[in-house]
Parts: sequence; C-alpha cells; structure tokens
Amino acid sequence: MVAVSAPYVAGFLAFREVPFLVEAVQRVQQEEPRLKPQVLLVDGNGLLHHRGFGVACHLGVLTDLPCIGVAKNLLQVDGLARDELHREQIRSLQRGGDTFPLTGTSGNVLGMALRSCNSSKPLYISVGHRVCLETAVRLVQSCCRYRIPEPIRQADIRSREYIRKQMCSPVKVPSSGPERKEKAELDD
DNA sequence: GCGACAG
DNA sequence: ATCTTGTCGC
Repeated sequence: MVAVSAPYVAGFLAFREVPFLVEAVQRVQQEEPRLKPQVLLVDGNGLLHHRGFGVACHLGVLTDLPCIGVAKNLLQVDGLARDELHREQIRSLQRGGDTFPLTGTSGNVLGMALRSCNSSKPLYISVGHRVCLETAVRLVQSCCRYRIPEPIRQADIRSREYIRKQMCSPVKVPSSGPERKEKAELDD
C-alpha cells in the first residue's frame, strides 16, 4: 500500500503517480530478480500529451525500459478532439486490430486509436520510450483478451481486490493517517 | 460563465 | 477516477 498525496491534474499525471510506479518496478527487481520486464504497459499516455511527455515517457526514462502508453480516453491535445470527425473515424474501425492515426494540427502522429477485440470504444496508444508506435500497437493488440490489455486489467483487478480486503479485514493497532491505493500498470 | 478534463 | 441506473449479450 502506498500513500498518494499529490492531486490529480490533467496533464500532470506523472507527477502524482510515477514515483510509485518506479518503486513497483524496483521492487520487482529486488524481490523477484529472475523476472526481467522487457516492456511496460502504462495506464496513461506517452507522446500523446500536452508537452509530448506523458507518464509513459517519464516511467520509461526513469527505469530505462521500453514503455507504451495505453489510454482509455483521448487526451485532446494539438487539435485532436472528440468531434464528429473523430466519432466517424471510430465508426470506421470494423474489426479488432483496426487502427487510425492520431495526427495533430502540427502534422505529427502522436499516437494510434486501436480497436481491441470487439469493443467499439478504442484504446489510445502512444510511444512512451524505446519502442516504435507500430510495435506498440501490435504488442497491445496481442495481449487484449478484453478491451483493456491483460497486464493492465489484471493490475487493476488485483489492486482493487487488495484494497477491498484491506478495508474489510480486522483493524490494525497503531495506525497512522489515511492511505490511498497503489495503482496499476506492468510488464511481461 | 463555459468548456475541458490521461487517471 | 467514482457513482448510478438500465440494457444487452452470452
């Protein structure tokens, strides 16, 4: 369990969560050294970001591991919007694996919208660190049993269950201030 | 005042 | 993110 104090501010997610994500990666290396993460899937964006450096970039640099941003909602930046054109592009995604590029007004391709499995709502994939967008999309698609890629989904499910047990189990004795949950992401 | 708003 | 009501598909 970790204690998060920094508030969530759109565009500054990394400043709230990246310290705990780095901690989690280091804990894996120390407590389970035989596990060697080759890539991290992050619940958030990479280059698809106001300043082109979202939490997936932060975590990648700090851990020196390949990193992929996987967002469940479009971060409206560089002219990208959830307008009618965007909704039309989403409708054009017919099958799992279908994609369309997220090209900003600047002309840069900031990421890809990906239809994973049978979900009509796409994922927004972007480069975090040491991986190209095409590889990122293929890798995410390859580990989607449901809409959310399984590593992130399992991290989410298990962290929530941990929190639930934490609250329903007998109270501790010399407790301190209120804590918050540790969140998801992770490897393979 | 109104729209935007990763998690 | 969280909460709530209702619907749809397996």
